[in-house]
Amino acid sequence: MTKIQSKRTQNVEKAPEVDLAGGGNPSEESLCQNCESKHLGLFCGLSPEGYQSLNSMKRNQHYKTGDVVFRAGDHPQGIYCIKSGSVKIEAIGQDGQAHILHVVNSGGILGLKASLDEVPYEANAIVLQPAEMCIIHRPTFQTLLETNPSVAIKALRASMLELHEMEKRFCHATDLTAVERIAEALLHLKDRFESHRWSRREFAEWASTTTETVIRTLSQFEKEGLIQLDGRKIIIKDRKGLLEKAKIMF
Amino acid sequence: MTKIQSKRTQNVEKAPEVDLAGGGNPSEESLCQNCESKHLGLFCGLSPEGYQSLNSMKRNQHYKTGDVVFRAGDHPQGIYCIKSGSVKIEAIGQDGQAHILHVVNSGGILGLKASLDEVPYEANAIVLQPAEMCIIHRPTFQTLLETNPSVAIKALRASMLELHEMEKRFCHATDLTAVERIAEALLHLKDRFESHRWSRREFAEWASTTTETVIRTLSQFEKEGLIQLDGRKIIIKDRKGLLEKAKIMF
DNA sequence: CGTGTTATTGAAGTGTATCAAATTGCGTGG
DNA sequence: CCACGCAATTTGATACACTTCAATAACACG
Repeated sequence: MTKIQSKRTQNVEKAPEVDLAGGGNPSEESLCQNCESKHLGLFCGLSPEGYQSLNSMKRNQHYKTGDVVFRAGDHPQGIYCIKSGSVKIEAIGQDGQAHILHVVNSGGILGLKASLDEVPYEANAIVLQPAEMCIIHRPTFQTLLETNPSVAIKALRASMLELHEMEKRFCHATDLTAVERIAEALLHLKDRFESHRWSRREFAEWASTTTETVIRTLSQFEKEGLIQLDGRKIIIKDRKGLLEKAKIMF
Repeated sequence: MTKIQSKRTQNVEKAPEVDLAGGGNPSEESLCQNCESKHLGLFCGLSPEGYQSLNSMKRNQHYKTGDVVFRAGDHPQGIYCIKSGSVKIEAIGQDGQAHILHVVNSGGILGLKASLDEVPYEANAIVLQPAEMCIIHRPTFQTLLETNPSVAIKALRASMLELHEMEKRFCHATDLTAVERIAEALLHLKDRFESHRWSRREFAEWASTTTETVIRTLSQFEKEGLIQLDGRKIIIKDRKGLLEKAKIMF
């Protein structure tokens, strides 16, 4: 049973708006050294030459909610450096079941593994919040890595952090009940990515459960006074109570 | 309910045999440039100075099956570079449930995240097969990373590979049935780490299920002619059949 | 305003965990 | 070397959390 993509969310093939192509004379605000999320990412503290090669080889693009940055199977263009907005990385199992693996925002990087190994992307990247991001092509990034140990080290630390997060979620997938995972999802996703209106389905795809179970659990949480449901909106009323539900020790 | 460590397996506090302490004049075969697993690890193609500092600052140690290299919560000494043998990394949930996160052997590295971030180890490292490994202290490794981009890049690639493995297992934990995960575990663990006699419990800890389910599934597999059970030993008879069971596409 | 998508509720089925108790296998000490 | 004892394995019975399927209601967007 293959997943049928809805018409509504399918604003795929329309190429996102391109700011400027490589080689030109970039406008002041699109320079990497002036990037608003520079301090968050891999490229803070780069040498002037580093920034120069970065600027000359990147492409600045705008995406809106629902846009597909890349799909599993696509050949990697390079890495995507997120200036603003947020993007979800989702894997689709052979039964069509989707899993949200990560949510990345300002300062984050997409497509690192695929670019390093020159293998196709292994998951889909979908825009949650309108985003501006730069594409840095593989060879440029390769050079940058080889000449700036700090970039490689920052990438390493980021990737080890993601690994650890994944290990935790892997354990939770069997140690915790669905109710506990949903409480955790609620806190985690609404905390870190507040601007996005998460759907029941997305909560399910994050918490490794079904939409129905999320719905039933949410209404149970409401009865217990932990949250308040206003149509599709979810308001957290009792953060501490949810933390206990999620079995997250303080 | 805390996990009770058995007496039999508890050869913990006995400090493993130390080959030589730092600063001395290492014997020829303990030099990193002569290490039998050098080509597998992070340190191939290091400069002569790199090897020199590596040699002067490392400690060579022998471990036997069941030895605890480190425990979750321990303060990191540095990274462990595995010359021979194999080690499992296991996380223990608050309910005492153990999960085997990784199995690492020759050329692999342990304790990278803890050393980089100077935070306590987050999991236990237990020796499966008699191992020889070198401890490289944090400052030495830090310097090595900062001066040898190739080391950082190799570490990055290794960590991205582990991340991807973890993502797959995370998805499988909910997409696949216990039977499918056990078939996968059987193939994966017996293929890659054949020298170790895996227990039913270890299969369970890898496949995110219980010992009882592993046992029942194994005897089912035997009835189907996929494996043969000889006491505690498991012999794979029909690899292809197991692959199909594991839903691993070829 | 209609159409497709999300959310909601209900009923039914089942894969696996859990608990308990017996048996086998194996390392260690006497 | 053998017997003892602990741990690993095995088998059975029971329970239930969660998925699955189905059908309706509410919403949002063009």
